[in-house]
This record gives sequence, C-alpha cells and structure tokens, in this order.
Amino acid sequence: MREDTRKKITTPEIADDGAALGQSIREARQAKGWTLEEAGRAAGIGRSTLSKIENNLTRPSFDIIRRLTQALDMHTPNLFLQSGQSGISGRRDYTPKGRGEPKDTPTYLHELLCTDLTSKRMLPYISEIKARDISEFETWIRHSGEEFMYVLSGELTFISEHYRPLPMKAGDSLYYDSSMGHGCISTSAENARVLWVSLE
Amino acid sequence: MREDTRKKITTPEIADDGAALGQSIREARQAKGWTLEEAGRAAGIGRSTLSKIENNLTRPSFDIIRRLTQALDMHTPNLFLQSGQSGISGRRDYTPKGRGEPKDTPTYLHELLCTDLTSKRMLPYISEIKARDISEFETWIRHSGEEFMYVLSGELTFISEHYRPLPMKAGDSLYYDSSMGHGCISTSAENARVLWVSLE
DNA sequence: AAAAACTGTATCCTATAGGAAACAGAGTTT
DNA sequence: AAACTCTGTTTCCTATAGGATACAGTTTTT
Repeated sequence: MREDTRKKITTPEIADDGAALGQSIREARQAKGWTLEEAGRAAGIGRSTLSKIENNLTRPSFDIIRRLTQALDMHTPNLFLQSGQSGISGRRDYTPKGRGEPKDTPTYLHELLCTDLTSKRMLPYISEIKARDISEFETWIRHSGEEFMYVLSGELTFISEHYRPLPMKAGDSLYYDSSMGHGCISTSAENARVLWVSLE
Repeated sequence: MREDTRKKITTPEIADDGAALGQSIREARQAKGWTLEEAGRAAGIGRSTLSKIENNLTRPSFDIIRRLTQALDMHTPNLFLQSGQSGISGRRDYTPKGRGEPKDTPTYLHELLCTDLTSKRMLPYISEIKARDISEFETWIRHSGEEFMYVLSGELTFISEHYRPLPMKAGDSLYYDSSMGHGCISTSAENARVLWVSLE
C-alpha cells in the first residue's frame, strides 16, 4: 500500500435525517440478488456511486434515486417517511356496518370508513346517491388521484369526460383517473349505494 | 453591467427525463399561495435553489426534494413517474358484476377487478373465502402496503399480529397495515365474500 | 413619482455528487 | 500457490448542487 501524505478529508456519516435510505436500497438490491455492478447497470449508474449511496456516504440526487427505485421495483412512498412517522405501521382500524363517520353534501350522503387511522393513504367511504333527474347535474368533480368504486345497491349512471355515460348496477365496479372530470347520478327509483376508495 | 469575458458555460434545460418535477413543485407551492421565500423557509432551502428547481435548471438532491414535498404536503408517488408512463391519466375501466378475472389459490377464490388498467396503483378484487375450520390456518400473509376490506356477505374472522381475532360480518369494513401478518377464515356455514382494495 | 418593499431570476463561489479507476478481500481456476 | 475473477470500498477528479448575493421587474408606501 502506498503512503498517503494528503490531509484526510472527512466526509463520513452524512446520514443525518435522511436516515435509512441507503439501507432500504441495499435491501431492495439484495432482495433481487443483484451485485452493485448489476444493479448499477440496470439503473444506469456506477457501482462506486451505488456503494456510497448504500453506505450513506453521499447525498444522492433525486434523479439517481428515481432511477434506482425503478430498476429495483422499490416501494417509493416509504422513502419519504422521515424518522419518527411511520404511516399506519402495525395498526388496523375496524368499522362496523353503518358506524362510519357521516358527512353530507347537497348531492351525496357520505359515510367515511375507518377514520381512526388518520395517516392511511386510501380513503374508503360509502355514498348514498340521492335519486334525482339527470338535468340536475352541474359541474364535474375533479381532483388528482385515482378512484375505485363498487356499486352496493341500486342503479346509477357514471358520467365523465372523454367517455359516454356508463350505466351501472349492483355488483359492478369501476376504476378511473379522478383528475378526469366525473360525477354520478342515481337512475333508480331509490337511492343508490356505492363503496368508494379514493387514493391521494 | 460589467463585461463578461469568460466563456459562457451552458447548463440550460437539464429537464431531460426527470421531466415535470419542477412544474409539480411550482404547482404545489402556488396551491399553498406561498412565495419562493416562504416555501424555501418552510423546507429549509434557499429561494434561489428553489427557483432553479422549479425551472428545471438543476438536478436536485433527493434530500432537498424530500424536504420540499413534506413542506408542501405533496403527493410523492407522482414524482417517480417518468415522462412516458403517466399512470392511468384520463382513463377508466369498467367491470360488470361477476366479470372479473378469476385467480384461485388453495384458500381463496379471487376475482380481480378492472384488470385492463395495468398501471393503476390500487388493486381491487373480490375474494370468496371458503368455509373451513380455524385449525386449518397455517401462516401469516405479509406484504408491504396497506389494505382495505369490506365484507359483502357471510361472516368471517380476521386474524392478525398484535391483535386478537376480529369477527366480521356483511357491511363491516377494515383498514390495516398489510406488512403486519394477517389472514382470514370464514366462520359462516357458507363461503364469505369480501371486497379488497390493496395498495402496493 | 421617488423610495421602499416585494417578487422571481441570474451570477458567483465552494462543497460535493458521481464516474473512472485503483484497491482490497474472497473465492475459483489452472 | 500463483494467476484470475469476482465482490464491495476507497481515492481521485471534474462537473455541478445549492447558498449568498446581485439583479430586474412589479406593486405598495410615503
């Protein structure tokens, strides 16, 4: 080994709050059984860079992390959790039938489900859509995210941009981009009941 | 203004594939009605840095982006979408009753819903849980993410780590951390039917 | 309408991110 | 056991991230 006469430049232990980022990546890589070389090639980065990232010896760019998470099929939301907050880890929330949290609007009767878990990512609720005429429709509902709906009872028509009205009845389900303008109207004599799960 | 004799170093238009990252951040900041100064202070970064990020003139570190997304209450998964793939934007997927894609396991009869939309983030399916004795239970199901379940018919018992068995019947709902070991057994004479929505 | 207080952008500079290559250690092969 | 071939780590270097500051444009105050 050759003599190193230079002043030692210290850059150790960056990790501060970013915390277990490197560890997460190392686990994901090893779960795939990949070497630094292989993972680096898949993500388009050098193995030295990857080594430093996994050992928290650097503060990688977002771009690098994005490429890595793609290559390793990683679960990205976890990476954003700072030490302390850990989502709903190890918890569950039970709501008996009809015991959700009511929330009414002029058009809908909502029953929010599992509201004790405030940090959950999906938002489940049951809506009672009041029977009414199609002419009452006013404006699109539009909000970023994705939504899944399942018709519990009754009949309704789902209307949205880019598509023609879709008649639905009990047992039917639908998944859609909620940033696309959308809305529901009951087309049965009685109210229709729908289970919704909204993301974001 | 003084004469600039240096060779112009060009660093414009980094944006390459990272794409609309800066735009997303600008939108989130403006949605909060914040100036660069305010948002920067909330995230602990300088306004000049933030300006460059929003205009895609730099390739920010993951750490910076994490601080920003926290301060701005941003929805992080979107940021990981690269330019080509845009989720399910502007699309919807309808599945009539009983027309899901069947997928059976020894214990469950699954019917996957809305399988045409492959890039959706939530995974909805209906499971028929075969009536059986509690003694048949073998091992925990465990996978990262969150799950919501809604009992459509029949009765069952949900069992999981950290908790005691939970009897559920039609109309009940449950939200839980799916990394926590869990499982279901039917406790009614006939099979129980459950609607599940799984996230990641 | 000048002065002042804002806004977001552009410039300058230093610490460092990330690639190339050297290094070190553990198996393999000849 | 020496020569190869892997692994992951460390060193070296250049391009650049991000803060400080100067600049420019717009609105508010005196």
